[in-house]
Amino acid sequence: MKSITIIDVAKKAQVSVATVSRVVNGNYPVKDSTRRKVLDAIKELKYIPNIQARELNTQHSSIIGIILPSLFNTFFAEVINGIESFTATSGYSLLLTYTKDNPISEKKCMNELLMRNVSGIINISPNTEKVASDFFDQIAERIPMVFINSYIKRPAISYVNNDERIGTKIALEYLISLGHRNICFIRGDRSDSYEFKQDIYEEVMKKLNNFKEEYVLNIGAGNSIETVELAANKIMETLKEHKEITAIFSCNDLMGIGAVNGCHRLGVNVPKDVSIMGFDNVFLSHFIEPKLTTMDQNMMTLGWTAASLLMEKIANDNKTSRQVVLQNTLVLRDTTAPCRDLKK
Amino acid sequence: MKSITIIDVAKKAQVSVATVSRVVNGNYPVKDSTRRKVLDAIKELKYIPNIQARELNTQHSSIIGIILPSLFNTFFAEVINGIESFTATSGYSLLLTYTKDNPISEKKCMNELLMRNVSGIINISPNTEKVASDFFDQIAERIPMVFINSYIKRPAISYVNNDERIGTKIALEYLISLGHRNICFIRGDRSDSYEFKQDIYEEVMKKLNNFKEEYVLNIGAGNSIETVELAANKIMETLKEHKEITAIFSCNDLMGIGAVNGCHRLGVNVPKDVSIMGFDNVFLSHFIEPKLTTMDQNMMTLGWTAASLLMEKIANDNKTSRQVVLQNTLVLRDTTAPCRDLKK
DNA sequence: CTGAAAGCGCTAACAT
DNA sequence: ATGTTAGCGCTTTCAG
Repeated sequence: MKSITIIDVAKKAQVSVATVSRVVNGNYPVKDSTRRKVLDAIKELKYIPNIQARELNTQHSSIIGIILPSLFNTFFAEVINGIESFTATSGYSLLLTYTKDNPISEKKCMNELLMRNVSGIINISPNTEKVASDFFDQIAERIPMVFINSYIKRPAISYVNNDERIGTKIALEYLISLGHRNICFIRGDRSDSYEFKQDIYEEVMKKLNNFKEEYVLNIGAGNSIETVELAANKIMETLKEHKEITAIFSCNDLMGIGAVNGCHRLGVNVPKDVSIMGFDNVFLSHFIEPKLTTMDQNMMTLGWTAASLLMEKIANDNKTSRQVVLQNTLVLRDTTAPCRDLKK
Repeated sequence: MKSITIIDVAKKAQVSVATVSRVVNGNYPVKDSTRRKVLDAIKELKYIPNIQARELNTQHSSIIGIILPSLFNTFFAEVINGIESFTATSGYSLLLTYTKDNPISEKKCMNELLMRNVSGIINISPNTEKVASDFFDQIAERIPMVFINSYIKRPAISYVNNDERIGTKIALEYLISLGHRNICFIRGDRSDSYEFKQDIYEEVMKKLNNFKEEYVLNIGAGNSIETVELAANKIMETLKEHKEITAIFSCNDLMGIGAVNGCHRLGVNVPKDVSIMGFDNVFLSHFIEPKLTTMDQNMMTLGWTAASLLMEKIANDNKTSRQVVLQNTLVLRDTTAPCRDLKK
């Protein structure tokens, strides 16, 4: 099982290891005939360079670590796609770690990445408590980091955010413009983005003089395989008790889909009886029936921008940080309609 | 930016590097008071061990490489979840690479993993041509590999497969039992699993004396963000020309959902006019309306088993290979019904 | 253009 | 129980 090393190649080609290294990396002049000998030896021995050794030596890794809460919400897949679209040609590869929406696991992920000496870290939708603590602060000094959709600012970190606050406001105001007053709010645990959406929700509802604690529904896991079901159940429960509710704002599309299903099971018509607003515009929001009205987060751009900010940080030796804010756009589809009460 | 090494810790704690290594790894006895000194130094300096150096030394990495075609089909996310459920406690972490359904990129992924000295590789739904060639053969000798849902057998590789052939047969026979005769078949490019499903399809249809080339629909990208749309378009096109078609078999749920949408746009009622059968039982197949009838592949078990086979291989120094076959089960939901022609 | 050799950070004999 | 030291495979001065 002994693997082929640069020494084997050097012997076979009858040159020094330095020369082999040079032809492998193409960073120093090598005579053509020599190069050929080396290349032949490499091919014959099926030599594969050991990146760990190389990177140990150069003190630099070509991996970008990505931390994401889950793979079940394709939101993340779409963001990663954006990241990849930027890094594809850059020689970096992506090490994905995922936290399963669990803060302890998120810490483990960070450590894992640090030990592996990644060149930088992109954290998608980081955990609130952790950001609030200075957990990331120390790390950000050592290693370039960019956060996607995180709202507590740290000087050493770069950010790309959708302005989810404004997005939330627009969404809510749209519902209100349709005549809805009794709007409930579905969220999950712990992510920053839920907190900020909820702030806006409270603000808007209080202005309407209609904020009620019972309308804030926390389903726990917001990005898991069970999210849709959790949301459906919560909505059924809530709608039974609060028949006055005519609209639902969901913090992400998975919850929105759950809400749609919950209504269906209750025999409640969407959008005639109840309007439902999603958030994200995940690709599957077109596919469900009725198609989900939602806020587009443009995940591709989000990912692409994050990657570009990270590259910038890496290039600057982690000296500078920047913040980019993207705007959400409302995507009107089939789950929202004028409030039923208007007809009375 | 110089990072803290084991030497710094040793100096600070006034012990040798070996002692530091011992307390970090906990593999040799260390006096309590010494351990404390070292631990203090580690904490104070914020020392993080360099895994690359460790693994270079031990000639063993704690990474399992995973190759998957895409993240857009949550099939893969669900399989990874299964893998993770096995490895969570084992100290291995997962390096995900994805091929975007592209054979060249798949080769790059393999190489990337090899250079990183991963302990083993799990390849989900590998590329046909590559498997048919002996590309993987040589690699499998050097490094433990397990394939999920691949059908060309190589002695050095372990396999977990759903018996998609039998699954396909059952699905098709179910459609036939509903009276369907004009059944079309949607597939994507290149994955083994499409080939084998198509073989069965041809066999079954020929037995019915009703095999027609035009009923085999290849939409290209089978796991991409566009898959649903591609399938929808293809179905619209096909149904316009072949009004006699009363049932559609789709190689995965994404295509099945696309087929449902295509029918809707055409004003074709599912399942009254046309029955649609999915494959996989991806979690979102419950959420669409009408809910998709499909073949469950039990992705969790698939992933879990793959991980266990890989661990077995690693433990055996890659000497033994095994094959595990899982059975699919038919999940009856709302997209299939008796053939409309029966009523005539 | 090429070779010799130091050293990246760590582990594991081998000594003591 | 602890220290000394030889590498792991590679890159990169420094000489030639």
